[in-house]
Amino acid sequence: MGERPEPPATGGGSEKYQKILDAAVEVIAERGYFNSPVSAIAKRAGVADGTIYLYFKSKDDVLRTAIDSTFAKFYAQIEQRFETLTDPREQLEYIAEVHLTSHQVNRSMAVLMQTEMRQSAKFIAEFSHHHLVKYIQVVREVIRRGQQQGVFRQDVSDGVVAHCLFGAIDELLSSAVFTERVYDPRATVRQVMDILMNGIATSDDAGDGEYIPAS
Amino acid sequence: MGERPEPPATGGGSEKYQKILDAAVEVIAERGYFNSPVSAIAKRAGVADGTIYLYFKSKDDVLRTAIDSTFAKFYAQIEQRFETLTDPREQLEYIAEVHLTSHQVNRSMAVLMQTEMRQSAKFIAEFSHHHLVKYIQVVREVIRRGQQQGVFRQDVSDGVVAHCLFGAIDELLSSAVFTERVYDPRATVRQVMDILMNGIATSDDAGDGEYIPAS
Amino acid sequence: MGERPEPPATGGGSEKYQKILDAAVEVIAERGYFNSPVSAIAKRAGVADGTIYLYFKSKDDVLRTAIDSTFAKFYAQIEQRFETLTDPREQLEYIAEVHLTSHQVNRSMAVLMQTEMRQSAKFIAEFSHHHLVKYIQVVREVIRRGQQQGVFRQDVSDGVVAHCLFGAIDELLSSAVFTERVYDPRATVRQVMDILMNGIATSDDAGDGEYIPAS
Amino acid sequence: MGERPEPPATGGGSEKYQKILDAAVEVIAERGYFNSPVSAIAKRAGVADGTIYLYFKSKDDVLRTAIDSTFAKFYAQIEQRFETLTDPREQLEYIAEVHLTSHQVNRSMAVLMQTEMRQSAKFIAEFSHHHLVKYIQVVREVIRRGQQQGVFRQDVSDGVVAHCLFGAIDELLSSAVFTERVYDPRATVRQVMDILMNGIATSDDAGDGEYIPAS
DNA sequence: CATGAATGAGCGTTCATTCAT
DNA sequence: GATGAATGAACGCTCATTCAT
Repeated sequence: MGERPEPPATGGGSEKYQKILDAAVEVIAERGYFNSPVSAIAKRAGVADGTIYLYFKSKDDVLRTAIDSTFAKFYAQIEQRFETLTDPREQLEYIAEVHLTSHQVNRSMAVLMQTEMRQSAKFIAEFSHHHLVKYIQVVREVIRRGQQQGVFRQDVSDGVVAHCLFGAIDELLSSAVFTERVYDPRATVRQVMDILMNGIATSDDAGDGEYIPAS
Repeated sequence: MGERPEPPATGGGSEKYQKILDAAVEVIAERGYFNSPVSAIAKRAGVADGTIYLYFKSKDDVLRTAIDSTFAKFYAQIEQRFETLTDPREQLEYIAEVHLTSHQVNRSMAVLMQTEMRQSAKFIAEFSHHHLVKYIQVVREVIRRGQQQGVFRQDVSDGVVAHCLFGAIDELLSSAVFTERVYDPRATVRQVMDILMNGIATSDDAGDGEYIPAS
Repeated sequence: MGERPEPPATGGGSEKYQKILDAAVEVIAERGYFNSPVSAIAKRAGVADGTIYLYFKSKDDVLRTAIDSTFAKFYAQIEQRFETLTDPREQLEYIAEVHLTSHQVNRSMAVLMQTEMRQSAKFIAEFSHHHLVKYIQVVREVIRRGQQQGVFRQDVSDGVVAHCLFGAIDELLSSAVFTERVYDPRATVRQVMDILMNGIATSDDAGDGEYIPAS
Repeated sequence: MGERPEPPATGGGSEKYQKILDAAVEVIAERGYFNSPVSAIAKRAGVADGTIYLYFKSKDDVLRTAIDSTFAKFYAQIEQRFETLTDPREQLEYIAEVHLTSHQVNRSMAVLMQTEMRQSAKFIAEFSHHHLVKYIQVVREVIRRGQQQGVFRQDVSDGVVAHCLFGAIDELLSSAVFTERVYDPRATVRQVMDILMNGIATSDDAGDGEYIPAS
């Protein structure tokens, strides 16, 4: 008791395990974690309520596992691509694109990320936070490398930039997910990168006219 | 039936009404809406369970009211300041500052905004969404005015910029709220504005070297 | 504590006392005792919730008092009429008429008699029963007198006859109260009395053909 | 949502389903519907509170089901007997007997019929009324057939007669149920039928002396 | 006398979890 | 392994009653 039940692993990746995860993501995305009885998840997955407890420790565990595995895939994808894609600007763009495109792969999962992952301060502190921290760290490293290579300004904090990029993309994703509006993620990423790289100030008044925020 | 109970309003702005709201925000920020029994809110507020229903229609109503009034105050503050602050860049900066500083006024409320307001797709669709939409609209108008005045580039979408600014600030707020790290919000806003205005690309390679995202 | 609060009796029959009783009867008739909050009764009566407890010991006490007083009036009316109306058949008819006409005097009270007075076996045993018993006793006495006078058959139980008459009238009242159908109570009483007096069997086959229920 | 839960029906007529129904009837008969917490019914049935909701949609549903099934059995019994019992007088007698004897089969159910079925005008209008209407209809048809056959007088309303019979029997049942007195239902029915058929007026004064109710 | 804000016990119902089959 | 009937703690909410004003 207390241990994650070792997925029965019926020599084949255990299809039920995955069915339950998928069903949980779908149902929770639709109705919210606390309005999704385990029985509803079981029904969607086509298994008995009790079966879920053969594969997961608790209802909570299902949600955590779903989120964990999504992040794992995300980082694996990034990592692999970075083996051949080394330009910092292109790396940022790649991350942004994967992030923003994610809901086209699995809209339910995207919804879930925008909602249930933020369940409560406690949940975030104990669980979600480290996923986001890792995201930020990855971006920061890219930024820092860009700064070292001289392609990014060195007078801005890599942390602030990382948060800005993540926040911007995540907000656009959120907007896309909760709105009817369909738009082109590729083009959007390009715009975001343009803004991030070049800013929105007109360079007409360049030289002395640069905007300098009030102190 | 179905109406908000007329707060008993014992002449004086009803101290209990506010006590309950504050307690609810605190408790919900700590434990999440669904893990916060009405009894816990009542206890924190120093009233009996039933008393909450003299002032609010339901548990849900308490949360909604808290969020509504926070947004109302936010917009009122912006609106008032805009009467004398008309420069688009300064307006953006002001919004960012108020947004980012909000947790110093009421950290619990900031936590709640980062969590409960995004709880469940349904809740967002029915309730939270219009608050965020209004925020974006306000920012978009500022951007558009800046574009007309020629201080902002006209080849970027005002919507995308608005989402980027909101997302960036909100993410920084989120990070501040869920981290021990204390930092200077003023300085952070200045950095964000700098990035938004000028971008992070080094201008050394200006002329031809501008970053152009892959098509 | 435990004593019926002596109605304040502001030297005038205390209008509020009566207002509360009337309001209670109305509200309870509409929604049922257990679905009628004291607050609803108070509102209808135009008094504060707490005021009810100045005149009555409890919510229950209001209902009991209303029923008690209705029965008291009923018996007083009967008793008075009997001073001059002495023919047993006419006495029965008078009782039936008052009973059946009661809902035209106060429909709410009639509804309440048909519903709340039967609340539960416990309520009936402890409270309602003796009212009904008295009704039956009054009728039985009339029957017995009629038997002594030779106008009623002596080979039928006065108790059974009394219950039959009460039951028949009460059921007709119930039907009248819960149905749209409007009908003439006077004519109905006449029919019931005709049936009770003469039966419904045709006398054609009189002599030997009388219906004799199977043993 | 809103549907009666499919009783788990563990092959065998579902003993728990019946246990719950019986317990509910017992408890509600003793204390009244609104004074019978679901927990009390569950306890009496020997199941957990939640189990009741595996078999019934709500507390209300338990009561309705109990009443419905009692009426269904009643009508089925009548219908079957009428296949071979065709004499109108005997049919009336049969109905009366089944009705009056019902409490010997299940006293609690009889109590419940005398109390809860008449609880609150709203409940009656929406639910109970049609059961009683059907009863009256059945009796009316018998009366009408008797009138056609010439065994019942044709100058009395079949509706009034039906209500009288039902009311009389029901009141006798009520009296039997709420009184210690034990009596012979068979004999009582015979008396009621005698009264209904022949009336209680003495025929001595037949010819001119017939009671004619005042106009 | 009258008020009505406040109380808190008690209710109907849900649902995560267990376990006999 | 898989089932799903059963559990019972926990929750949101109501309302009879009290009492300070």
